[in-house]
Amino acid sequence: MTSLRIGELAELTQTNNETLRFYESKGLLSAPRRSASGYRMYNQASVDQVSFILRAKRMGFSLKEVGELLSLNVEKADSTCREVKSLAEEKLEVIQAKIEELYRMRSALQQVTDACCGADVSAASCSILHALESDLGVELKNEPIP
Amino acid sequence: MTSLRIGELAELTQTNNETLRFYESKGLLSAPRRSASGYRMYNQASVDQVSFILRAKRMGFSLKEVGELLSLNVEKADSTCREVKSLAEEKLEVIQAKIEELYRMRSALQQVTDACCGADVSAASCSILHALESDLGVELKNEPIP
DNA sequence: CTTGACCCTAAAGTTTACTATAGGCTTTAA
DNA sequence: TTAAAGCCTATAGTAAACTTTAGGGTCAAG
Repeated sequence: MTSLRIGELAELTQTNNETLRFYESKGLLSAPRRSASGYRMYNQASVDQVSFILRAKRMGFSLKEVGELLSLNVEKADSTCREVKSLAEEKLEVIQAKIEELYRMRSALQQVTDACCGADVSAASCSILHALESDLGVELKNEPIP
Repeated sequence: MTSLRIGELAELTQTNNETLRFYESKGLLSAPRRSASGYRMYNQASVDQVSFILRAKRMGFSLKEVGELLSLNVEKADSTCREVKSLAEEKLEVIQAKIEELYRMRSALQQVTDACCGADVSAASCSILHALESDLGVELKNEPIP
């Protein structure tokens, strides 16, 4: 049972038929073989490819960027290892930068929730809000601007 | 010189006038005071607020989510510490999940670029491409979070 | 006092990433 | 054999997040 119809692939990957056809139309998902009656017949590689697309998307890569990641594959005949590696490393740097920025956000937010009483009282003097003022650089005072 | 016109704020924050007015219209950026002639006059707090919006956006938060983060601020008079803390913790979980998924992507990509020769030869048999073709998806799924 | 760089609003247009609709074949189970 | 469920293409519609356009005021320099 190496063959999946579109609905089965959609369920496996938690998307839907329309999105899969859309990805195919955008060149992100390679066109699978067709059954005699024209049905798309997918395989394990398709599952992996869709998983990759969805994961990259959750990471904040646009479909265009996902396409670039995938193009490492498609254009291999015309590319050198050096070019491929350099593109991969470029994406690695983007990922690294995202991680670091998320770290900064996390530790600021964490510090702040740790300090919050969390009680069922007015937040007017909540430590989270005080901390956001200073640590996160968010304007918090509801004063009219001078 | 605590006052900035829209163009100056745009340059400082690396956006543009239209985007700033758009954020204001969406309630993300508080409406600043106006000059006698109707010009928007911003201050340092505006700079911080725009920076926060852009940072959160780079992290993959939608403008709606950014609005929720900012609402920790605006509605403090109406909220309890419990509510504020719970919203902050919810956002922390989202951030944590993003970090973990980025980790998985990074180590898969890293592993693969490490194995690539990077030489100036055809990529037809490049280890990166082989990895993408066959088992990158599986590796990513099964990898423990560092 | 006019010219050019800025600013204003309102509204329409664009891009990205889907999502839905219409109309029509295919497969499977009763 | 027929009815539901699933698939097909093509095209239109939607939501988010801007971006552009149109038509007009403002202000400092020359």
